[in-house]
Amino acid sequence: MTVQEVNERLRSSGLKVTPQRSVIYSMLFRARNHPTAEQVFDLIHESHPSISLATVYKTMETLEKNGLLVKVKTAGDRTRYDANTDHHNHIYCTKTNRIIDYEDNQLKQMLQEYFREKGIENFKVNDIRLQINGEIIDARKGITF
Amino acid sequence: MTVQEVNERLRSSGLKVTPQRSVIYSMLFRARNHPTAEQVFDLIHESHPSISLATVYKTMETLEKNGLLVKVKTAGDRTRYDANTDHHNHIYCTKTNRIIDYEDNQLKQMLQEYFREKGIENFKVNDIRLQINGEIIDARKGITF
DNA sequence: ATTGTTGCAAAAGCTTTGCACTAAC
DNA sequence: GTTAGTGCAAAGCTTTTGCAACAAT
Repeated sequence: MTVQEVNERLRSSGLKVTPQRSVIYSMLFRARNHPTAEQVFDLIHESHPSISLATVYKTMETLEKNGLLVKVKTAGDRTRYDANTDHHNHIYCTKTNRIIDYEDNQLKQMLQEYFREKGIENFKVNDIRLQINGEIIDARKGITF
Repeated sequence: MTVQEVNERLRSSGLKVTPQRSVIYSMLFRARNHPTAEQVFDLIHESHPSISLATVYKTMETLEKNGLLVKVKTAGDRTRYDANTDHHNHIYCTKTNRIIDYEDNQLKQMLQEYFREKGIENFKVNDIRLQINGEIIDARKGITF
């Protein structure tokens, strides 16, 4: 994701393009680990010491309201943000506290099919997301699918 | 869930049985809507005005540590608690903010089977939970399965 | 020029903690 | 009697807000 693309996304959401927003939004694409507002602040602070924590909070809030970010919560955790707003699931490692995105079209289709057939009375299903809890076996290795 | 059963559960977790714990834990079974600590406080305050908010927080924490409650989080929300610690999924109504438990053994088996076959490299899956987002169609009616 | 955004500091809101008192075992 | 739990008030953290200065359109 280039800076141009980031700015284009901001613009097409009707938001003014400020350096702060570019930096913060770009960082959220680079950081794959669903950071909190404070983590984003720390990550950008060295290269952009004038950007305040309040601005990070406000920016994340604005981006979320405009559908450019998704809030993520896991029990006992602070608010974390995900720049991947497409339908996807989360793998949560209870040992390392990491959240890893997990996309699986076969699974998605299977679930859509299941709920289309079965349905839930008096309820319109918009979106189904899985939280897969477990443990990374070898922390030195990554997770591959 | 009777008071006797509630107390028995506390006892078998090695916890002392106090009136505060009985009241709070019982209320969490009666309130089917995954309340916050403050909501529990409000619910019991009329009948038990001497129980403090701090005690409610401490008690919920203790119950959670002993596996009698599960913390629930949904984006943008406060910590909510669920006295149903069995494997189950949550239906989240974006219109009314309600969380409804959803148990479905057929679905559970289908997912277990799916991940047993497919697996995730370098990851041990312990538990899979769905969050089903959508809208209650007629708020006057309940949700039935 | 107008409108929206930033940074600061202060406030708000939720949750935790220290400690003396009390109750359960 | 011993150990653990409660209530209060205070503190701690995360997040939000008011407002004046500033920047983007």
